[in-house]
Amino acid sequence: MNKSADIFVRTKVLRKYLKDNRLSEVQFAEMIGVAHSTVNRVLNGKRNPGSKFIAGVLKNFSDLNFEQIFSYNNELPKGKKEVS
Amino acid sequence: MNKSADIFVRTKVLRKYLKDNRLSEVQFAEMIGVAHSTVNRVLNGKRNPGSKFIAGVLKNFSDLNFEQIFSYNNELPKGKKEVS
DNA sequence: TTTGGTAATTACCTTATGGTAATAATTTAT
DNA sequence: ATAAATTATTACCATAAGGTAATTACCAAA
Repeated sequence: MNKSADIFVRTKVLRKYLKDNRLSEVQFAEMIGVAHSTVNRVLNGKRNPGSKFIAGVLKNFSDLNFEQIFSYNNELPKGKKEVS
Repeated sequence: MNKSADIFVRTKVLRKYLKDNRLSEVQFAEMIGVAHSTVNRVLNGKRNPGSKFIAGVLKNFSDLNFEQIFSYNNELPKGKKEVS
């Protein structure tokens, strides 16, 4: 089936952001409201960000918008037709 | 622990959008690349949208932005400090 | 160099999201 | 009214995200 619809993190961008703002993974994790293990795994590509991660980032970092930090495959799912 | 960090769907908004565009749950599901059961459960508040759902919407409905369809609690997680 | 502290990584488990497929409800033709 | 589509709902299961807590790596001070 359609295997291409997940959200990814632009790890390089996020890593740079953390560095520039002198934030450790632990600090960042606390700020966005997830465990530091979650942040670590996402940064290392072992997990994709879930809705909790995404919400935490958008909620607490108003200087970051979705497209800056996140990405997704741009393939269309099977039956997609343009709307309206 | 911090139980407040998930993403919700503005079901009324989404329902109206589907109605206005004459899209059934099945059609919408196909367009965003998830099962129709997923759409149904999200619309009925029985599930929150996961990253797949969110990605599907943002990807395929460029006329919708994140804040229009989704929301999240605006409480700050425990150790949150404003950055820079 | 060892002690203490911070940061990063990972094994193990829990839980929530997503798919399948069957069922129910609703609508449209005939 | 009833058969045939279409649409919506849900039980059941698979899997991926998230938490806990232990372990490892790193680094500074004495």
